[in-house]
Amino acid sequence: MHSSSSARWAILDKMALDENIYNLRKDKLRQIEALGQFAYPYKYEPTHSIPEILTQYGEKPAEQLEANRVDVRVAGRIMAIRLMGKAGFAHIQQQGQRLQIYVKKDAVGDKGFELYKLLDIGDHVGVRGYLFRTRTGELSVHVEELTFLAKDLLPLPEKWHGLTDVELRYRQRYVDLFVNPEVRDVFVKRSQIVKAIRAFLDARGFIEVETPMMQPIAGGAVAKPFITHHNTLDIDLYLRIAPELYLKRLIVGGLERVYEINRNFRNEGISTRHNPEFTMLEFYQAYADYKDLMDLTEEMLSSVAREVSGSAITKFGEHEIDWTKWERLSMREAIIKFWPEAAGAKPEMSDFATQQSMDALVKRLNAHHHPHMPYDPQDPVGKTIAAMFEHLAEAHLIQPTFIYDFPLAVSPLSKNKREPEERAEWVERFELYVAGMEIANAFSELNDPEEQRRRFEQQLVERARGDSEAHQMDEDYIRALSYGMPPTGGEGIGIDRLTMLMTGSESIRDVILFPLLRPEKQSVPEDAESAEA
RNA sequence: GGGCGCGUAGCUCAAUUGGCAGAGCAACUGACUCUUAAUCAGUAGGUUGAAGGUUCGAUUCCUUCCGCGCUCACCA
Repeated sequence: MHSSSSARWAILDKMALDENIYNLRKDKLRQIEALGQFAYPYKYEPTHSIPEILTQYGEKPAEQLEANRVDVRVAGRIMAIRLMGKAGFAHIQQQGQRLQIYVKKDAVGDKGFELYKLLDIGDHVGVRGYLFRTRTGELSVHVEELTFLAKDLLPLPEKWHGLTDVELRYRQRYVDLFVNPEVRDVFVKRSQIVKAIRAFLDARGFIEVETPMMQPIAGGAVAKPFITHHNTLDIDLYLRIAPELYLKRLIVGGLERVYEINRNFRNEGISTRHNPEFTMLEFYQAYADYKDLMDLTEEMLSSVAREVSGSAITKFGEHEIDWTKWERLSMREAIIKFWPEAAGAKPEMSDFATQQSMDALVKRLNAHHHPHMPYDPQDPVGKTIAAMFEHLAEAHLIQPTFIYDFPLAVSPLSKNKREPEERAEWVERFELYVAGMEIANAFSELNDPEEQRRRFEQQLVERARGDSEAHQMDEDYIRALSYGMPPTGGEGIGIDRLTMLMTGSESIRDVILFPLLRPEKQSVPEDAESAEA
């Protein structure tokens, strides 16, 4: 325990570090070297992985293994170890799966057994030997040669309860991943989901592209951006809140089917459903409208669910989500459907038409229904309708449900409805809700550059009114539209939330490997600090 | 940001009305050549998140702060 090492401990101080254990294990490592092993060897050549051994020999009866001896070399991390005098058992783990090894002094020799006695839970080893079944029938490796591969200098979580401290799990995901197999499973599944989506879109002629993460104007969504700075150009840039406007520029450029799966950054709250950086799929298809996208979405998500879960039904909390049963409701229909009885007669479609009728509707609702929906009479009618929908309906939308036809006031990038009587106030847009969560947002893309300019100008008015999230003017985007964009449908799907639904994870932090946390305090003792200052 | 809850050994948790801070696992020493939560014997491990207050006495009660979780708001 030299004082010079104290800085090294500082950051690990609170995080399950026992300096004594660390030093004891370093000493064991020296003893292992003294036995002729490398402390940090360069490679090991296994003949099988543990999962391979389990699938190939997991069912083989003991007699067969005896009759045709199977020699293997296999490596893994020790997850359990039992020593009994001159023999012992251990379980080694690879890819979340465990295999038992049997180490007998007679079989591995004095030095081999000395090494075995110096091993700790968490160490990496390679073993050469043959497969057999123990008296209880467990497939095991009868070890003839033990090779040390790497030492775990830090103690692992207690073996019954494992790593349960939620903060530690997120901070030390590297431990979480090998200690909790179900955590590993979630991230393997996440990878399969993304892979399945790519395969689905690739098969339909989409090409995958990458567009700027750092943008001079944070557009394509309504959200607060992160700001960063480029030194040489001496300009502020925004981390993108959406790739939308760039992807549509590509549609103008003739890349008729494009998609991007990548990170968005929004400088907003953190919750079980929100991480400041999150992954979105956005895809755009020329010559398609929003109805086409609903069909495509149904097809895509039901096939992804089937591929990844082996079933179109996934469990999420209390709910069973059936990815083959889709509902479609207009936003106004949803408000009517979930209108609370206490608030009197259900609204008529005409109630959504004017400022006065909406005002009356909100007052009737808030007079009888708690909690009150937030309401600013100065807001455009459309904004109030959208707020009412979220207030009344969102939480009820458990099975996959498309909510379509949004107010123009909350949709600066969507195309007006084609029906003449609704053109002025409504747009062709839908959102997909599952388990009360919004997981997709799509529309027939507005491709009239002059209408787009008017929409941006309206957003600037909202901005002046104090809505800091209202969309900024993007002249280059209008210029791009002015070159002519074909009719196009575009959609964004939240990959993190989709993964939550398909893996039964009720927090977004359980599907993001390293969710944003407050930085760890570096707890250096105060007197040590002042002594060195 | 608001509300609720939690913080005790490396880990998971106890501690009676406010009365000597404990257990299991992990660690260390010893025994044990088919164990699997191995077993048996022994040893060590603590500024009870921090500071202050009440009290003869605080892990326990009060205040403030710090950290974390849940939840509401904002949002996808």
